[in-house]
Amino acid sequence: MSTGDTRTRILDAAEELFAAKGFDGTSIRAITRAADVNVAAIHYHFGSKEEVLRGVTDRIVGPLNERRFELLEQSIAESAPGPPSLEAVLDAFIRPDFETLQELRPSAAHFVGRIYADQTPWIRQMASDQFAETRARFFPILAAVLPHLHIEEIGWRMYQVTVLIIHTFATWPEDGMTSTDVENRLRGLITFVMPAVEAPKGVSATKSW
Amino acid sequence: MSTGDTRTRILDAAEELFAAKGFDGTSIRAITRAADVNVAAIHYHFGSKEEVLRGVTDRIVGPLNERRFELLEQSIAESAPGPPSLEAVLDAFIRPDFETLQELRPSAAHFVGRIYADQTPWIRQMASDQFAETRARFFPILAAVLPHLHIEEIGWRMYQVTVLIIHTFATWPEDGMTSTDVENRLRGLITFVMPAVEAPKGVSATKSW
DNA sequence: GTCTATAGCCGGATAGAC
DNA sequence: GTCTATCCGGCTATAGAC
Repeated sequence: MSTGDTRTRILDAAEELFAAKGFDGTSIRAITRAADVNVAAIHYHFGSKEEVLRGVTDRIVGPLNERRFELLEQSIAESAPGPPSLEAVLDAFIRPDFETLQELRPSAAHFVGRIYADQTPWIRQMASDQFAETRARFFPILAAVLPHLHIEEIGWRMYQVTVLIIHTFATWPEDGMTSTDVENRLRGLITFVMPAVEAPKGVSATKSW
Repeated sequence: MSTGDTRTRILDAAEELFAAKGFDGTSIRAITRAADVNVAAIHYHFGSKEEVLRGVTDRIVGPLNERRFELLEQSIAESAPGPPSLEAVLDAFIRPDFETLQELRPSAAHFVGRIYADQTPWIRQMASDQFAETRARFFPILAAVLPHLHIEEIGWRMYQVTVLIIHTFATWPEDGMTSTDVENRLRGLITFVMPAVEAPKGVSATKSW
């Protein structure tokens, strides 16, 4: 690994190592070896190991959220004046993850799968913050599409959906996937998840995010 | 922490630390401090950090699997001569986790949630091995209950279910739960998951476990 | 911005006395 | 079975030259 400027080389190497071994399993020195830089370079550009992780996630999540909102607006516009179907909303929710992560490196997918499943408080906090806008945009529309459910129940169910999305990336194939493979996984997940999300109200769930 | 024999004290301390900080985030020395033993004691009783993890999981998974098979046999017997309902099978599949982990320490629940979500190959292997018998016992019955689905599809869907179960434990409250809370969580999860598992055949899924 | 050198600590593992 | 002492390597972080 020795393409691009130092900062980018560090991010590339860190993404791959965090994806493969997690945050605790990755040492700064392992990153320096993979990126072919020295220890001081990392502290110069990022300040600490935590900030390297933030750097990697920011680089991935930004474009991903943009795409998500784009697809949501699109599905709202296409169904106007009525509300979009649940399937269209779920598609707008899930598809950007699959598409964006396919276009990026496979390590980006693994990274998302591993880091967003991490239960370390400050990492959870970072993930939750990055997700705030997605919640704010999707939940009102979901409430309209699922009038038989309380908003808390919708929140809990969508949280389960994200758990499955994230786990999908944790087990993403090393060598990436073809477009049709990705489409099949996406369709498979939506088929599975849609009847669960729209199931009749049952016992009340618990706080989620 | 200083009750019980040395071996048990080590397991108790390790369970709590692995639950809170994961395998990589926990050092042998942290375990020795929490268990009030010395480094050599851990190497004498277990040989290595990996073996300590195995010790902790074995202590939890054994009783859990027994209880699972017990409930499955029971639901088969109760519905005889016909096959049990999907709900009964799912209940037998999921309930033992909730019940057993409630009876044990809260740290046991967190431990399961954290370690079984770990993607490190040898840990995945250990988890998969421990799960083999459950697969072997439940899948034939599920195939009878869900005749419209291929066995691979059933396997994939049940894998998604286990992902949600494990994640439930990863976010288990620190201070345990009352029996009714546990029952509500259990019912909530089954309500959510049942329509997904029995959904009509869609696009074919991918290899799971 | 990039490097070398080093401080200062903590890690897993083992030897050998009791 | 339990303990102390110790090996040896890796770690994060920083100082200071260029």
